[in-house]
Amino acid sequence: MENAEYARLLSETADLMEIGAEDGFRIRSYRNAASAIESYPERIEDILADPARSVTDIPGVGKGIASVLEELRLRGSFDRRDQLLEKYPPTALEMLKIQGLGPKSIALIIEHFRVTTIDGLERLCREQKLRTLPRMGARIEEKVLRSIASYRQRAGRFLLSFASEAAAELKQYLSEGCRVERISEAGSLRRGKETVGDVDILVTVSDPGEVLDLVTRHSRVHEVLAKGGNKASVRFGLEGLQVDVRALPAESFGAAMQYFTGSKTHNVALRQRALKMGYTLNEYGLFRLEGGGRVAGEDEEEVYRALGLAWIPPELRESGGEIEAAEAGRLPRLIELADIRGDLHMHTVETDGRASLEEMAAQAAAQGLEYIAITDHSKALAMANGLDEARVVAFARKVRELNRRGDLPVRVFSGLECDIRRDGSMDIEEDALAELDIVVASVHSHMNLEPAEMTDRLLRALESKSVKIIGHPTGRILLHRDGFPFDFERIAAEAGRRGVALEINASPERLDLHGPLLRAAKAHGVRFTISTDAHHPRHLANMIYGVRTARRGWLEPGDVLNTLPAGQLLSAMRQTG
DNA sequence: GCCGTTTTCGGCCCGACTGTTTTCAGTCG
Ligand SMILES: Nc1nc2c(ncn2[C@H]2C[C@H](O)[C@@H](COP(=O)(O)OP(=O)(O)OP(=O)(O)O)O2)c(=O)[nH]1
Ligand SMILES: [Mg+2]
Ligand SMILES: [Mg+2]
Ligand SMILES: [Zn+2]
Repeated sequence: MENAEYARLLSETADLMEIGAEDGFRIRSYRNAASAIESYPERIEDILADPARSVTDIPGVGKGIASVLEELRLRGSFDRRDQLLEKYPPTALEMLKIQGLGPKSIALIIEHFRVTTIDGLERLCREQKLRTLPRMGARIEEKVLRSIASYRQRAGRFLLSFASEAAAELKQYLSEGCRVERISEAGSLRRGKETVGDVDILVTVSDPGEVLDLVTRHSRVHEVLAKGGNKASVRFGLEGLQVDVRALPAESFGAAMQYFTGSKTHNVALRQRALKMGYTLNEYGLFRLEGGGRVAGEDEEEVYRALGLAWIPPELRESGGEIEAAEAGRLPRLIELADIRGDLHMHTVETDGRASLEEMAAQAAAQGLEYIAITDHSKALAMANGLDEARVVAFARKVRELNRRGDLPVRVFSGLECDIRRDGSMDIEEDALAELDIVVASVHSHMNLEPAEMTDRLLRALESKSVKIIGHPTGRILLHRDGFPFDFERIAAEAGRRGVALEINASPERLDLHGPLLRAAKAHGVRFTISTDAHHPRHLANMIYGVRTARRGWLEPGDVLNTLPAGQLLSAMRQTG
């Protein structure tokens, strides 16, 4: 069982516990443990199997959850979950996804009507039976029917890139349509999370009504979920993206940004800290508990400072030790887009790219890059017309010639994205690889191996002398498939030892490696590259998403090889000789 | 169920919107 599965079972059990009206703090503990496990870089299964290790070393996992995990490993479920499932069938969990319907209502519905499915719920509303329950009326029946309709449209999470574009469009619309003082994206979008559940936008205005009216009147807003004097929630665009707009007075901008950026657990931790220091923190400001005097609020940095903390970059606000680091003055100096000097993974018309080497080079120069590596596919990707040995050698020669002539606008490194075969060997002979400046080795096939087999495969790939970088190391495709399971710590340790870089693939549907794995790998001394894997010149602009992801992994410029000048790059990589 | 410059027991963030209520519970951010 993979960590995502352990996390799902804990989190679903928390949902069932909530329907069962169990203690809210215990439920929170289950949720916290679930999210800790979901982002934990090591396989829970491996830790459980090792008598020298304990899962209680994971923050948020104590004795209770540890025994739950052990039971899960042995039989795939645990007592408390089984008991809850006797009372509430698994379909009850689906009912929770209907917006506006929470655990209390669902418990009532199940108790009174024995209805446990969305279809059954829909019938109750149509037959006007919901209103017979306490505190339920006709309006709620209508609202639930609307929620069921949008649930069936399947708006789940969205790629960061998609949401960023929607947010930019909305910010412009609001700025042009009324007098906003300040406007900023917030929530998971500001934290640079790879996928976001909605778009959160904060505005400071003197007249909130004006901006909230404007949002709900946007031509692409087709449903208003809620609207009051301070905030509005709408569904936007064909995809049904939810947009939350929060309006506040200018003197609260900093506290509001802090609140609305989250994450939720970061907020809770910060607010607890405030209480211990004799303050209370909300989106309006930081106030003294005694007397209620305001201590901070206009500026976000000021809020953190008043709590004895350095300002914490949004990407770090995930309850991963950032508050302790801010207190100790040990926050990293995070990498920025301006630190990036080159892009080391891209394709051309030689394989499945859409532009020539020259066109890619021209666009790279236009973006201010000093160098690129062209890394087309190898022959295993026959559909993409991958390069064989002869073409690899010819390509290396061509690039040497192009650079010698010096009429390219950036330095071009000869490269290859070489397939890692099922047994871990390279798809191209070592002699040919040695002709190239940079070899990115990637898995594109046989991704359903057993974890141990996949680990051995990657270990063998690391042995190949010409391999400088492992491309998109986990193989995940956001919103479609999880990465393939393997012993990441072991691979990271070996990559660190051999000086093989691990890639942060900046393609918006990959963002692989990502935050938690980056931190774990950095602890093993691994260095990284951030590359776009561009198949078209416009994809080179995706670099920013890779940088945001690197920041979520606490990376500094020195951790990332393509912050180096062209002349220092190759010597900083694994030495073949 | 977790956790600890105040604690190994006793706390655990705080506010907006909705619908139904005659003073607030439920849900969501
Ligand atoms: N203090 C506090 N703040 C919260 C709570 N729930 C949400 N927030 C804040 C922090 C969140 O980042 C912010 C936006 O809420 P969202 O539900 O949109 O979450 P977020 O954007 O973090 O993740 P998402 O990708 O949208 O699922 O509001 C809460 O229970 N307490
Ligand atoms: Mg959000
Ligand atoms: Mg939101
Ligand atoms: Zn690839």
